[in-house]
Amino acid sequence: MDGRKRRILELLIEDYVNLGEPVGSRTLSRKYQLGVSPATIRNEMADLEEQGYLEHPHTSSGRVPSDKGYRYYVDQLLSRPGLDHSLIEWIRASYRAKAHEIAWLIHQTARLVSDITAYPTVVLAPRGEDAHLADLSVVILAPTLAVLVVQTDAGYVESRTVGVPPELIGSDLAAMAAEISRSLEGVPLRDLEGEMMKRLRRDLWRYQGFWREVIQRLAGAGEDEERVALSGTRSMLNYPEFRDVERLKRVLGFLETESEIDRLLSTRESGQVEVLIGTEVPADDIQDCSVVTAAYRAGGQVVGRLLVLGPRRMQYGRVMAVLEAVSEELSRALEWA
Amino acid sequence: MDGRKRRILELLIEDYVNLGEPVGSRTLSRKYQLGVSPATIRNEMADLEEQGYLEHPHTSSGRVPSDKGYRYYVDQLLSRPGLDHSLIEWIRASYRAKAHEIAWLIHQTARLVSDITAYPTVVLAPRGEDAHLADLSVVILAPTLAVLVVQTDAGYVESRTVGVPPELIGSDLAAMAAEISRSLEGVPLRDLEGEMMKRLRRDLWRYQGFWREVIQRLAGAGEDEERVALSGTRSMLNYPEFRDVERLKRVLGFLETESEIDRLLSTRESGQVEVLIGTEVPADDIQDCSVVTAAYRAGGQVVGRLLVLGPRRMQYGRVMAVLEAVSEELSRALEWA
DNA sequence: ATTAGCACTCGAGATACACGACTGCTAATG
DNA sequence: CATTAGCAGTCGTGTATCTCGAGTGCTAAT
Repeated sequence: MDGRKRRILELLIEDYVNLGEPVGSRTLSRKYQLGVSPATIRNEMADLEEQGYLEHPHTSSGRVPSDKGYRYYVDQLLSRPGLDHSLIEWIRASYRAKAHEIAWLIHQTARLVSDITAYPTVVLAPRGEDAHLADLSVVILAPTLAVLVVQTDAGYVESRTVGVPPELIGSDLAAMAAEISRSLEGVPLRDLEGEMMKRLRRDLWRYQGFWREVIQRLAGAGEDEERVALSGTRSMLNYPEFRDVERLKRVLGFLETESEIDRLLSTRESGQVEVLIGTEVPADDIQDCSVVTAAYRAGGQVVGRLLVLGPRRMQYGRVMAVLEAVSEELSRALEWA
Repeated sequence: MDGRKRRILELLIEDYVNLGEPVGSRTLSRKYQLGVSPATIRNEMADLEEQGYLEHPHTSSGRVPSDKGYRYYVDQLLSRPGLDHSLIEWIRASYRAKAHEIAWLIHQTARLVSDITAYPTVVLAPRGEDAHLADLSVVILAPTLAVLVVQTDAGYVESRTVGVPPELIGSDLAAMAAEISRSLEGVPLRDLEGEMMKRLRRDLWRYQGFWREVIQRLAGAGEDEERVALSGTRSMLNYPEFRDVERLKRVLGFLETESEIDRLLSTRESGQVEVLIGTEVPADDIQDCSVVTAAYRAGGQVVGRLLVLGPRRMQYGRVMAVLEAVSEELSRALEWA
């Protein structure tokens, strides 16, 4: 693979990514100053095809990059573009002073990334149960209504409103919460329910029904909690590869299925930005797409990932740069624990 | 409009709603026991067309209901089907013990309705600023981190995490919040910022910068708050009328544009379930669709609306019944203030 | 008032054809 | 020996034409 071949592959991929139509030798020589004739380019392209970097939709059309071609491009040729300064500022600003609950943070992140990249984006939230209890407080709003606030060491806060059952009205919920908070600090949310029964002082036992329910809900055990946020599906309609309604349905079905997303993302080990191209994607429904994923952290640990999906012909460099910046900011937003 | 015409119109609409293809006289007489020949039906259909209830896509095809035809059907012929008991139970269960924040309630409602009806659904949240402050509390989680909880008379609770600025660390935020809460009770959130400056005791003034920001965020003035929740857009792909990608884009664009939704919904005065068919819809982008909307209440007042969008050929009866049930449950869920 | 019969209309799908983009190959060139 | 010009060959796309069939509207008979 000499310099000229690399140059041709690079130009061809970039042209195809931008315009979406198979690229011929003539186009290439006309548009870019390569200093050689179309015939030479044809020869090079034939070589590149033989080596598996290019494909031929049919005899009389231009070439299209193969998965292998894209892979080579991403690994060897890609110049990671620096992001616009105003863009970075936008990303930062989106996280500034927005220490919402985790669910909103996830949501906003999905929206931010899909807005910037114009590709559909999924963000997978941390497993709440992996975090450890840091603090539990109660705010009593009315005799029958309270808000419970839990903080974890994973750097986020959840709150839930709860109705106060008749037998507890007027009792000192705040003190009980403080008591529970003290004695269960550091326990993983997952084990909270079990530990509570063991460690709790006797005099709280008669309220165990209430507290148990509270804790179940705080731990997000309620199956109503969504662990994935999806945004930007509409942008798919802009790409000719999704003109086919059946394909659209398949891909959308994948993106909306939490278990599929979970399976795909939770097997990625690396904390780096990763790219999966076409058949490299371990999910049948989207083998004709590419995905770029990145991890985000809380307390030094990888706690969740985000994913951008696009046609194989996607703007790898830009998406990678955006994901890198966003995952960093998101991690930082989760850091102030 | 005699009985037989009504019967024919009814059957034709129902057949068309179910199958989506123009209905001919032969089909009608074959499928349903009308006791007359296709020729008779043809004559009746010609009359119905002349009166504007039916349309003819082209000479040699069956008939299709016109907007006027659907309107007559909805107003005069529709038998509102009772909902399945299990379905009602599902709806109730969705709201039971889920006194989340308003944003989640909206979200869940959109999801619930789109799941049940298989049409895309939008829910418009109450204007936070119209509500009056009922209570403001603080939970201090760490020296630099607090959660503020606000309750309004409109029956819901919002909480926000805030970083505590250095100069306030260690001060009695809870007492200040209680003070603010006492003196500003009953003030509309919209005016909170202004009123705060007037009514606050002098010794809180030096922290006004902080509290002002807090109040701005609680009032939802932060433009990051989404007032609409959209769910179920994927179901559009199942209807042949949305096979056309351009049309899909147009409709989706409408549904995702908050200002459009706001304009459409906020002009509906009635608290009843309302149906708008085709050109009756006051929005150019979706004149070839129908919408069904309903209001929901909090504290006796209409505070928001929900909207189901579908092809003109939609299951009006069922959607109306679902919206009625859901809006009632949602109102009830907002009632525990 | 209803119905049978029939000529007519018009869209959908199939077939055929011309056009053009691009290739691969061969032979000429510096 | 790499490069290039020239040209025949391939194949998808767009256009025109045709057939088929569902469904109508009209007329005349019941």
